[in-house]
Amino acid sequence: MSTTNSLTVEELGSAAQRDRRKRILDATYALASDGGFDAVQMRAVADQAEVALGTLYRYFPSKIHLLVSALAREFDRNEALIKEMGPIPGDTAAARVIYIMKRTTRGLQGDPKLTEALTRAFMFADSSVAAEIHTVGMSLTAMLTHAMHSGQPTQHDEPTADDVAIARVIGDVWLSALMAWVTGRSTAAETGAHLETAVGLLLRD
Amino acid sequence: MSTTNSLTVEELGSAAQRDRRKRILDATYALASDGGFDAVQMRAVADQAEVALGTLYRYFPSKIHLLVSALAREFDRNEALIKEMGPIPGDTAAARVIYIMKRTTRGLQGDPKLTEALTRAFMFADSSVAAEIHTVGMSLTAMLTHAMHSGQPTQHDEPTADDVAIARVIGDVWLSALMAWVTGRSTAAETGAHLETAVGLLLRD
DNA sequence: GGGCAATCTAGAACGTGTTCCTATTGTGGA
DNA sequence: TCCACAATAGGAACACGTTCTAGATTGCCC
Repeated sequence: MSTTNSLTVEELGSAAQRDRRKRILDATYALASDGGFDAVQMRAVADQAEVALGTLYRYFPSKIHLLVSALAREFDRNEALIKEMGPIPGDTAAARVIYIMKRTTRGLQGDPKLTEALTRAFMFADSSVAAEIHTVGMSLTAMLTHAMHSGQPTQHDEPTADDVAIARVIGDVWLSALMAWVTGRSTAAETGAHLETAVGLLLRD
Repeated sequence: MSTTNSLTVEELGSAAQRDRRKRILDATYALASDGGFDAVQMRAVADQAEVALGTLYRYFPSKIHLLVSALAREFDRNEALIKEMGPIPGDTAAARVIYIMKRTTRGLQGDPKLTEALTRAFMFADSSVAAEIHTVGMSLTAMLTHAMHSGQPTQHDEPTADDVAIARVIGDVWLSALMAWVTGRSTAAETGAHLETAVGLLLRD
């Protein structure tokens, strides 16, 4: 069922193809990191990845798919980093969640242009990007519920429905805050404070 | 200080100019309502408003400014409607907030294409649209704090910092939910449920 | 090794947002 | 009234996302 979705790693048979995909995402990163959303121009990505424009469109059917896929890869990596980090510091769920959010946010704020590009793409995505968006959403929710339970006796349990609901709300706030920061409507400090407030309101144990 | 912002009503001297501005926003509405974001094409807006393309760009420096300004006008009207409605039904702050949100959401969902156009523009906006975005954000926050206090003895008071923080979080969730609905990633029912959950978590009095 | 289907390259072409230019129209002050 | 001058009309031109076409290359099966 090859739909209008981006080609995932699994769907790519040959090593050459996986390498092409990697080169494309790497080029996307480099351009986004340099000049943000506007600098990620499809011709420029194709050039830098040493791939024809048509090939780029075969792998990622639009600029938005491309950027959201790049975001998904970033989230995957972040998730792996956190998992191998062991138990998350913090005595309460709120403290652990804030720790993780700040850590992730700081990482993003260290590369503002890249973050601007990825966030705007995520926000602008329409239903054709649903699959990629869903991937990112799941990563984020998983990261948050993991933080809530990390080091707790019940850690092995599945998160409850309530946990997931809270995680989703926090995710929403985080995205909005990121958005406000990316568009210059709030400072990094305000973003952090707003997040902390929200988590405090939601996770008072 | 004529910057790169949209021309507001106040900045427009003559009646003819105010009328042009109105015609432009009306055309934007009509096109958005018919075909959504993609149908709001600058040449089409200019044609329908009986205005030259250059004039359109003099009034609104980009498609995003145009759509966000349309959204701001819609919020203004909504705010006026709610104010003349008198006290908001509901015994608790949570109930009143949910009432208002559902009412507003229902209004938006009644015109999906228009909502899609306005929401996507809002989400895609960059820092050059900060002024217009800020207007919308203030409207939304004001509406929510108004709902929290409506009919209460302390109604005349300014909202507390906590109120504003909560209102902002609810606003964030609302935007995310709207976004998910607009992009076909969730149904109207899910949107409503998610909102209710969030409000319930935030306003347990 | 030869043939065939899929993939890739190179680049032209198209649509829409945005900019720019020139002629025309409207407007406020001498 | 007439003159500067800003605002508008009309439309060409440009940029970038996206699509399409024609030929070269690759990979696989016999």
